[in-house]
Amino acid sequence: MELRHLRYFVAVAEALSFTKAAGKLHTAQPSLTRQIKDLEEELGVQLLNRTKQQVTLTDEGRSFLADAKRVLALAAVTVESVRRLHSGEVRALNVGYVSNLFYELLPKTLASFHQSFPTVSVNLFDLSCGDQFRALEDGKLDLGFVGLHEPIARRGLEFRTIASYKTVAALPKDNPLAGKTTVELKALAPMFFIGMSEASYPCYREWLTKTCDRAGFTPKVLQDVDLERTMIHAVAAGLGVALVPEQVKKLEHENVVFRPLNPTVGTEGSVAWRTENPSAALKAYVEIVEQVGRSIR
Amino acid sequence: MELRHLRYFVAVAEALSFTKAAGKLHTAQPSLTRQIKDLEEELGVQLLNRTKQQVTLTDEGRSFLADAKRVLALAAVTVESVRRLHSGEVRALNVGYVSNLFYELLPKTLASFHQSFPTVSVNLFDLSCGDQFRALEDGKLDLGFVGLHEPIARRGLEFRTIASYKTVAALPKDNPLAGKTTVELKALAPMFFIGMSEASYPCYREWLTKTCDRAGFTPKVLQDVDLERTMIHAVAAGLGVALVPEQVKKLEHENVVFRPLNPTVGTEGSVAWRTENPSAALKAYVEIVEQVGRSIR
DNA sequence: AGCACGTAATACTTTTTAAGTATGGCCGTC
DNA sequence: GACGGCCATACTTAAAAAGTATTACGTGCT
Repeated sequence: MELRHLRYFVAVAEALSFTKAAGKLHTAQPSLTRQIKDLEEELGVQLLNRTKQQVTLTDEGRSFLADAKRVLALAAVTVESVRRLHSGEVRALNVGYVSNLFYELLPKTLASFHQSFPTVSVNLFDLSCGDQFRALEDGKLDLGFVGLHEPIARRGLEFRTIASYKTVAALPKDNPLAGKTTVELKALAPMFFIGMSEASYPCYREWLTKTCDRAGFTPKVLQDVDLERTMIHAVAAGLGVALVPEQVKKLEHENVVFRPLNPTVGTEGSVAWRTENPSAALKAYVEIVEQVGRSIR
Repeated sequence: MELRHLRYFVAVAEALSFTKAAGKLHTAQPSLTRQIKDLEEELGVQLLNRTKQQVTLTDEGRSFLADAKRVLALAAVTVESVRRLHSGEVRALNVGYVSNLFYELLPKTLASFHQSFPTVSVNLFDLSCGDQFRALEDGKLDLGFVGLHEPIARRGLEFRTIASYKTVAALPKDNPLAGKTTVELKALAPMFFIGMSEASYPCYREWLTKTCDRAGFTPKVLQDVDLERTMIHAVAAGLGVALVPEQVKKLEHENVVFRPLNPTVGTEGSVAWRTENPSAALKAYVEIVEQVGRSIR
């Protein structure tokens, strides 16, 4: 299957006529007949009902039409985007962040950056840690604000720790430990944990294991989830407990309580960027972030 | 540009070698050289740095690689999906709903449906009204729970009203009207409104205009937004006021208060499906929904 | 009923394009 | 300095898409 097949099919499906579509595509009608027959054969699915008089979409064709348009649109965006990137067009700074983290650091540094570089526009993307790493490696992101539980080496990426957060325990309201003001880490040993999936938060599991290890037990992880919010919901449902940076408290939930840990455990907030990224704006922004980070600490 | 170009480029970019990629693709190396040169020429962008010794990605190439993979993946999903649809594989019932609406109706009807059709699995999709209409027309959705402010005729879709909600005013906490228990619709005349975009909630603007018209004024709409949540945020920021179904109250916000209107204004909750949809499960589900809807009213 | 017209399919030819083959030049290594 | 690996080029072959002419089938009009 080639994009040509999709282009042809979309034209025919929208015109509901081979002849009209051929006119629009500036090609001959038999070519369309042939290409679309090829497409249907390759898919093993009939997309069009042809009577001698008119063409209609099958159910499959209707669904395929929507999908084909999406593929073509994505392909067009892809081409457009690489051309824009090449032409060096105003080259905005693309910054990713983990929502529910970096509440103060992000607006502060952005304001400061905007003062120094009023012409460089900043695009913000709300992404998970893992998505940010991938986007950085792909060059889709210039800088990522990631919540790192463990310093990890990632090929071609540079890191700078800019903040340190206390880790707190998220407990179901009816958990016996919810009554205390502080939770002994050891006391969590018999409970089930909710973890973060490796795809969305690399090394979370590793960090969790290591942290509990220091308290003298191995955590029993019941389930890995992709979002902090899902985590809180899982805790609320009584599935288990979770260790999260204190910022996550803002995701209030009536059935979840947050309690400081004893001993205290830290979580590092970092920025990451691709080592080879030549952008001057990036370099300047990183400096601002380091500076503001120091002033907060 | 054809998918072939993308396949070839991805292979070369991942192997960082024309020869190795040619091996993997079971084709000759000069073909790759030629096709990728064609691709670069069409894009007007150099994707690869070739020295005699090694191939590396340019910045543009790195970005294009990620995008190309996405296009290929989407194309693969598209093919897979139309094949599955054709093979009639267990044909689940795809149901869309507007989050923050239909809190009770959805679980009740699903439970009842599951009892009657234990073998038919139901896929739920959280979509805006507008997205649901499009998905229904594309055959991606069998049934949509849409919040209709105005009965609209939509080509090929059938509707059934199943619930009626009171409309309330969302006001910034510091708005003078926030102190009253009920808000006169007329009293909103001098204020700015936050509206819903036509793309996400068709006919919202029309309904708003008509509603205010009946109260004797024309609403000044400051901004259209895509999500209820954005709407609440805009209200919280003091940008204006909004008229929303009472269900939206659940999206609590510390700077927003909800007040009943005088005179009361209704909002209809409806289900919609494609008239020609032959699914027996759909037909049964619609009946259940109508029945449960009646019992609630 | 019969004829003109429009539509899609088929048969066949031409053109375009991709694949394949052979080879040359460059660079690093031994 | 000879060898091997790698990419580019030139050229040939094969495939496939486009184009042309025609047929077959309906519909609508007279």
